[in-house]
Amino acid sequence: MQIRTRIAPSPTGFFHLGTARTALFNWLYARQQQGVFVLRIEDTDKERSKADFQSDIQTQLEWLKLVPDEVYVQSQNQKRHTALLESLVASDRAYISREPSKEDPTKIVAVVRLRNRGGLVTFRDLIRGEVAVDTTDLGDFVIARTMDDPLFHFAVVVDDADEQITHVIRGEDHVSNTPRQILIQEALGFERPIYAHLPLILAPDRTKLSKRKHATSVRDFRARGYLPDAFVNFIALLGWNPGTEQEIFSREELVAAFNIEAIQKGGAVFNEDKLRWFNRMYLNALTLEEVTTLILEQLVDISATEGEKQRLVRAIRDRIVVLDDVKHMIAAHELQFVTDAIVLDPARLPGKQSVGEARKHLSELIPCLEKIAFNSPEEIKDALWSYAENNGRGNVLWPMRYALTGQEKSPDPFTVAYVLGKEKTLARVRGAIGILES
RNA sequence: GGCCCUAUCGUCUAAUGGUUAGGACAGCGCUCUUUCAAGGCGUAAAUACGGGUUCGAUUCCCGUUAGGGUCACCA
Repeated sequence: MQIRTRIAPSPTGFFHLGTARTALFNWLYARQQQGVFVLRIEDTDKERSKADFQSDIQTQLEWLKLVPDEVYVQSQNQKRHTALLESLVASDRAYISREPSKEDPTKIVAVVRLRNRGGLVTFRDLIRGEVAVDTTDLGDFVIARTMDDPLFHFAVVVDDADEQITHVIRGEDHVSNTPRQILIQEALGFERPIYAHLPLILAPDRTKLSKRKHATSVRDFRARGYLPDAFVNFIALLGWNPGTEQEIFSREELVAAFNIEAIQKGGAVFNEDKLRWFNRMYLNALTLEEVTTLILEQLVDISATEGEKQRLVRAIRDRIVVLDDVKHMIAAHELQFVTDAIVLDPARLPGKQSVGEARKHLSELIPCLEKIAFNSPEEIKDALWSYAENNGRGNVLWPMRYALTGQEKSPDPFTVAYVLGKEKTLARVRGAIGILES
């Protein structure tokens, strides 16, 4: 039999980190078992459901490359829900109860309650083993507000059955919900799916991740410049591990190594430092062409020629962890050497040597620089290196780097010269010599 | 509060009766670079507590403590 997994988010907020991980595990399991991964939008809460949120679910799933094989929208199953509600009432497994409304006790409403004989319900969980819960306290719980307005538990059970879901892999917060869903299944005569309840993702203080205090929506991580593969790799290892020391996994490797029964039982703290590390690893693995495209997108606001921007990638690529760091570098003026007229502090320019020595070194660099084409930082380094070696690297390189950038901190002088190009580099070196002469 | 679940370095985790308790991130140190990063090398850091069972417990059992989940006419 083909296995079928699903995620069932409600479109009441932006696609959540926790849902992303649930989606990943469902997707991994489906891919591994040659099964089908289903997305069902649970939009039965008409008040809170919004179209924007619904499209965000699909947008982010695509971004993460966890594209569902089939998509359903719960509200479209309303007739089916009503029909089954009616059959339950007809067979007296459920009944209509006229009682004061919970929200407005002055109003009498007709809710549908399931006849619950109580007792112990046991189910096997792929992650937790046998779970037993006494359902007596639940009483005859409500399964629908009205005959055509079913509640979450009822809709879930019906849709899972209709969509032939074989494995319900979801968050731990549903463990306590499972017995009542089983009760509904039994009343309906449906087959019971296999359950697996994932541990929750926690905030650093070990409490539930809250929207107020933490970034929880996938779109936020995306906006901050995380790479989807890095994000997926990181969340895969939040609560699961391969049993080996491997941490970097391609999608295929993840599918192959994934073992649902090896999933952790306790909640896992979301550690952004580790996510950043993963992102760095994935950034390093990109080709120059790929990383250039991504970095160029971050550079739209700075005033530099296309050529300068292209070359600037060389100075940025190894200095960032997430793409958004480029914006921070801009804000911290770390890239201003490309654009603005730089300001040199004459006292800083020579470094640890005398003004005369610094001026001499800078002058000696000019003929070396004039001879070359500035095709790469390496070419520039080759042209200058022996002179720098012979005269003290720092004595030569510090004035050069400072002359080109006017900054205490910057990329290495060869990369900076490459970014600036031959003309600007020579102009700035000459300018610095002029300052030292005056 | 009732019920359910969980408990190894700060964090993610490996090791299910015998290990110097391993790895990764973060930290710290050194190195490379006369800048800042990145890189390389190294280092510190854990079995929540108390009882059992056992020749021997991180590992099995019980209790305590702590944390989480859930107890809707939300999903």
